[in-house]
Amino acid sequence: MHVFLPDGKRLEVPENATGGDVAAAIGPGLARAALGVVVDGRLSDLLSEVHEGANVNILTGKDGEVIELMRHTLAHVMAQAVREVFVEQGFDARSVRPGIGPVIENGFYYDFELPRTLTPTDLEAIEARMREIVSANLPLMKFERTRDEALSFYKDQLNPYKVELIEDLPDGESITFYQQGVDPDRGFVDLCRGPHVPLTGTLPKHFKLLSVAGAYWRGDEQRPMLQRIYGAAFRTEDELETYLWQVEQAKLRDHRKLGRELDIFTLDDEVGPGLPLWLPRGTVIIEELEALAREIELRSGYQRVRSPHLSKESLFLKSGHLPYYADSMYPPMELEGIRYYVKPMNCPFHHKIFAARPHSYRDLPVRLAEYGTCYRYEKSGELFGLMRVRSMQMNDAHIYCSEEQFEAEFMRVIDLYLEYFKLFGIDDYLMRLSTHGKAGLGKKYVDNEVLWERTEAMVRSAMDRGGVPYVEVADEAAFYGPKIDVQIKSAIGREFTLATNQVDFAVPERFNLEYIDADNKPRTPLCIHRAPLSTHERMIGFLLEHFNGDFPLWLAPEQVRVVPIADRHTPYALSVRQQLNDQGLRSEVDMRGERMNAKVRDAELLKVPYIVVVGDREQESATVSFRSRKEPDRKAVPIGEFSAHVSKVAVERQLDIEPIALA
RNA sequence: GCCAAUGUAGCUCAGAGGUAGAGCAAUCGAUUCGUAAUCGAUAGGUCGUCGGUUCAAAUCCGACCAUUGGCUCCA
Repeated sequence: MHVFLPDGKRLEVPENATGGDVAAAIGPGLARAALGVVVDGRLSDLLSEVHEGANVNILTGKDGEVIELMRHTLAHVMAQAVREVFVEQGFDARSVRPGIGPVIENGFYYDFELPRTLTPTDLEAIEARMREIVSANLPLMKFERTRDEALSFYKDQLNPYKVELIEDLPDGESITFYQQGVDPDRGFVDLCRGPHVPLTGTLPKHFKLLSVAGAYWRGDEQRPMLQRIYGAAFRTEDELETYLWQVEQAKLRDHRKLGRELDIFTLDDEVGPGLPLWLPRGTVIIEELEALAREIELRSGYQRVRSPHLSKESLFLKSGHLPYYADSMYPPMELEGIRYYVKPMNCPFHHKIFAARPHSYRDLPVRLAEYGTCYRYEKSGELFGLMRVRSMQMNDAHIYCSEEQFEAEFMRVIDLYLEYFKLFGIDDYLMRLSTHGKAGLGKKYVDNEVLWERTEAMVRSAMDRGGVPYVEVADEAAFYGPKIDVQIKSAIGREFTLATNQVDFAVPERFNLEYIDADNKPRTPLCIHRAPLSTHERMIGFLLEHFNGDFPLWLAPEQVRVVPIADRHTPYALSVRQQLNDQGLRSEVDMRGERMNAKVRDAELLKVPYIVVVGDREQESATVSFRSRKEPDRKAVPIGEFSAHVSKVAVERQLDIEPIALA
């Protein structure tokens, strides 16, 4: 048979040739350097056969893709090391039961059922053993087994996980194994579809086991919890060091750390988990966000409403929340025989507000906005600083519209997201369209397939026409309709949903919402739930990390810090502050008996955007000297000019400070 | 919720059966200083909570609470 090389050359190779055979046919030097192969654009390994007429590209250590193979093989090496370490401690080899061990973004992991829990010291021992296995330069072999052979192999090993994996393989799929080491009793054999490097000696030394964590078998909390070991691996020392450094740097941006250092929020044991307290500086930020949203919504035809924090059980039964969301709601309180729930969402109230007055088609769309605080009983392990809390202020609104208006309204909401994102300089995000899954109809989702299909088509069409890029994920919709989420990553790499925009074609009907159409017939409106600024908790958590605490002027809790050089300058400093306050700016004077240097430093640590220094010279000339992120040392700027400039930057919500032009 | 680790002063951390420590922050005093830490003094803690072991527990054991890292879920 023959294959084609990247230069188009045709190469004759024996029947059933592997990637390794192809490399050998090209030349002995390449055969020695080869680590993997790309066959018809797909990553494969030297142990796997290539097919007749394949386009083959041999990979060596110079090719970036080989790290995939290396990470995968390292996962197997780790499994071998874990088994050897446990056997050495007197455990039966069969008590170490590997689950799955895939490649991930910066390395790999492997899940195991083990006879005891792992400790950090175990990681050191396992890593040391891994290095020995790498040094031993064990060859890897690939072989195929029948389903029965494969099953009996793992039944002998007492490994139910691999048995389950094999049972789930579709008929006709070949069942392949990789073995490292010639003697399977001393090496390691694993069910695996590959690909792998040919020798453990080709693996880089630049790996590090990072952590142990519990992980449910197949991610299902009903199933056993295995122990997962995470490792990072790179081709070069530099890459590994850079990665570990980035992890450290990311920790410095963590909103929980910044929130404490900048006096933004606090969590108190006696108040309760996931119930943040907003300190004065944090409250400023929330209120600036609210002011922004109010302003924009006023321009966009929204009306503000208000609703209570709790209601009778019947409201949530009607909305459908209780059957679907009871687990994440605070339990009811009973008064005079009636059960009340604290609200997990504002929508039922807004539906009731819509229903409180008759509506004509001429009124639509009706847009009701409220930054209502909701309470959800998130599972304890899921709480995370401000990003995942139990009390949250939703940047909420519900838009009631006709089907004809839907697409335009939906796009207006998407445009709103984009307007906000531009204002905050957010450009690293992913829009995700979540659609229903057929299997969930009647359980996870409202049972009306026709409506689902129709609404999903409307959303797709709105997104396509607006030219907004998005990815589609099946089976992740809300129970009442499809949704668009905006996904972002926190500083430490955790993913969160920021904005959300959900279509609701089901609940308005349950609430008998209607408007009188032009033909004098009642019709049910569609409802769009939207939260472009997410919850204010999460938004601020995100913004803290996004700006690393260096907020744009309009959001900065304190905009100008005035530093008098000596006590005799305090009255002038106070008068400067007064002039700034009169312009609507947030300013404080540092009157401590500290040296100016210390005051400047403390203001820098609090990331105050403008630090004004006043002494004799400023006092005599009614000027200020200051520093900002863009201007390290500006001298003698007339006070009026300074305050006018700063308030302009704040009022216009400029993302960056712009230096004051020289007069 | 599950698995694991952690919990000492406002913050960052040391102490590992025998009278609770440091730096920063705070308070007081001195200093009045020109762009990232002035000097000195003082005060501050039932060592997460409750129980157990012990002559003696921050330290050992147990339960609970909280936080952190994951799993799962979501704004």
